Amino acid sequence: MTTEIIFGQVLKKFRTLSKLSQEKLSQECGLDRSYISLLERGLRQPSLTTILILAKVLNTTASNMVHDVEEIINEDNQN
Amino acid sequence: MTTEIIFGQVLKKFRTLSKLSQEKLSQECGLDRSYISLLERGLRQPSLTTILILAKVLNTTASNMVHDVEEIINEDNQN
DNA sequence: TATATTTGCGGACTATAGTCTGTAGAAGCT
DNA sequence: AGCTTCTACAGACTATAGTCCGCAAATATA
Repeated sequence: MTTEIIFGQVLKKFRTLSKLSQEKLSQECGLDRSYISLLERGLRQPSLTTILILAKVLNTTASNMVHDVEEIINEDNQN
Repeated sequence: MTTEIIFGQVLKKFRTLSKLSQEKLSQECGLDRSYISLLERGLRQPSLTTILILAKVLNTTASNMVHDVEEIINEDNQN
């Protein structure tokens, strides 16, 4: 499990929780829709500012999203 | 205050707290020394995996570092 | 079943993350 | 003062973040 894949999972979780489509999300955060798709599929990893922007639109914090990522990494390291 | 500048401050804080030189830090996390310098001076922003790598060497978590960044952003938005 | 919405995915592109190498100057130590 | 360690900074480079089109297929909704 790469961090790209894990972040993709976390992003998708928060987005569906916010009941936003990839397109709506991309519009509200000023990022490209195809890039949101790449992120969710684990084909790109975000920069810090991208995480901050996404978190704001998704009604959470960047540190919270990163914390979720780290939890999955730690779970993964058990096995 | 850009997020680059703010992250630079946070990185330098954790590095000096760990009593590591930029060179030692760069060696231990497999990043280039000149890049650490760029980060601390706010001339680059890190990707997610770079934050995770730095955090591990600096005996903290990525979410903790990002949390510090967000605190400074919020303080800054008061003014 | 039709159709509207959503997402995957392609290629080609620009901006920037991150490397590599070297030099000059700052700061600490004797 | 001299020596050592550390950091700023420059230039040139490679890898990848992020954009901008478009189209086909999946999924939801009427």
